[in-house]
Amino acid sequence: MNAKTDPADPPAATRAVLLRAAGQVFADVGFRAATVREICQRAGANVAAVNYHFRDKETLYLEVLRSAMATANVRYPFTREADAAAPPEQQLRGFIGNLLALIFDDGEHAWLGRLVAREMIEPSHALDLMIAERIRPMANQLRCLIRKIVGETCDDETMRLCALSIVSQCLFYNHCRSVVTRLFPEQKLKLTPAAVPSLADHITGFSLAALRDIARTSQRTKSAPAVRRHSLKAILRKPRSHRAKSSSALPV
Amino acid sequence: MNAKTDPADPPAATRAVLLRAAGQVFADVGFRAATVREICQRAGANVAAVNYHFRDKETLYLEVLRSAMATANVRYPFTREADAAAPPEQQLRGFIGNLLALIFDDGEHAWLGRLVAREMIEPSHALDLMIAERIRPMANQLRCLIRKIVGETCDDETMRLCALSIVSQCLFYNHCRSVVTRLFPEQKLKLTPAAVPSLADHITGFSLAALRDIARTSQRTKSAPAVRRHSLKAILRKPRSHRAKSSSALPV
DNA sequence: TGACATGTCAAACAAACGTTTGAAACAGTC
DNA sequence: GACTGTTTCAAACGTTTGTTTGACATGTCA
Repeated sequence: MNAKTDPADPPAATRAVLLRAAGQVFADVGFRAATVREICQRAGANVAAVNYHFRDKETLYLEVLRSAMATANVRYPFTREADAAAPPEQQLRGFIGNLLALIFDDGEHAWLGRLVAREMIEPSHALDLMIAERIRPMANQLRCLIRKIVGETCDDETMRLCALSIVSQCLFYNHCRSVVTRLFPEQKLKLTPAAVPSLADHITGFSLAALRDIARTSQRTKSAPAVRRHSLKAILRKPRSHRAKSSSALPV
Repeated sequence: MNAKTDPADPPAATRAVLLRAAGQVFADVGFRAATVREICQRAGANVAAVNYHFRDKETLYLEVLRSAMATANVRYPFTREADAAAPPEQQLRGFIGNLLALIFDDGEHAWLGRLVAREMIEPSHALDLMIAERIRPMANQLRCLIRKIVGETCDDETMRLCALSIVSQCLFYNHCRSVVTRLFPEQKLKLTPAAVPSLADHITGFSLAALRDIARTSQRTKSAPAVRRHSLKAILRKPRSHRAKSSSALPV
């Protein structure tokens, strides 16, 4: 139980144990509610260990997120050399499955997704680090994938919105897991790692259908790509009494 | 400044002022990090006011969420009598726009969305109340809308996944707003109420394209609706060397 | 062995926390 | 005015917080 009593005790091992324990506690209750006493107790270390190995609680938090990003980048790399030659649709499937695999991790790194979710709702300086080190590279790769799928005629703004639509379907299970499990308690849709393949299939199919539709309409209105929104108007053309004056005039 | 000095002071007005102040503070820093001293200071009340009008800090939190749900249901009703006769596509556009309007509210009730986001990643007893009073009715209405759009041949599980795909694109801006603004700082995509119409147009168009595709494939495989996933396989059929043995064997 | 650096430990620190207390202010009724 | 119930107030309560302290244990090199 005590870190000192561990016979195979490499130097500065308590530092690593503290990092893991802190990651779990921070993910469980958040930065403010987490106490260094509980972190040290889980790590089997003294209360003063945090202030000795790290300067203070906040520095410990930053180090936790820094190491967490490094862990995510090696355990769940968002791109693979081997898939570079695969068709973009299959790469998109890999991208989505990889994102879901991190979110549904129920093993040693299950706390990672929860910690990221907290940081997004209540950003600290660590969020800039996360964005620079992982989120922005992921966004860039996703943009390249979408560009290959929708072609060159699609405007950048639409592409950006599509990228957000795709990742949102994945991150949803990271931020709203509690609601989904309560909304469908008896369902087959168990939010476990086993659900990743079928979920990835759905999100990929859902998104590819939308992307292919956008690719069609953007090719059709190639000369005036900014007015692609008219296609939505066409969809919403109604066979009944209410006639919308413009899409923006629809009930909001 | 002081609640007592307010001339037009109806009885139990401090209670209402406390509720509003508490909602903002809880949304800003979360339940644990929020202090009754700050809440009372913002409300212009004494420190003991919370324990007098409400029993304790936790009861105050529950009352805040209860009144917040009531506010959301009157300010952002997820369904309107007037739209009942409109085509389902237009109703879906209204549903999405309504959800986004709440999320992008930057007025008096801007704290509402943030409070809900916190409750989802760290659920308390209040989450059950939220689900029963608002989320489940919303989910039911969305299911009815999707059913009208995709037809009767689509299986329930696919429909559920589609509903989650649609709401996820909206809630994304509630949970990941900090990331989006940092990722595209100079962009036209400002996350303000003014962005709601165009964003709702995109999400509606994106989702309708996917739903219509699913409606087509589910009609085609009407006799065996459970194997709709094969359509994704067809999409992923690749012209190069790597041949996927099954969709689940794709890189995860 | 002695000196030194590195970790660990129990104990204590001041500050901030939610909550309680008893007096005071207020409004309405007789 | 005297009485009653409601609301507000400054002050204090005990607890928990992050952090510091000085002693102690351990390993290393001369």
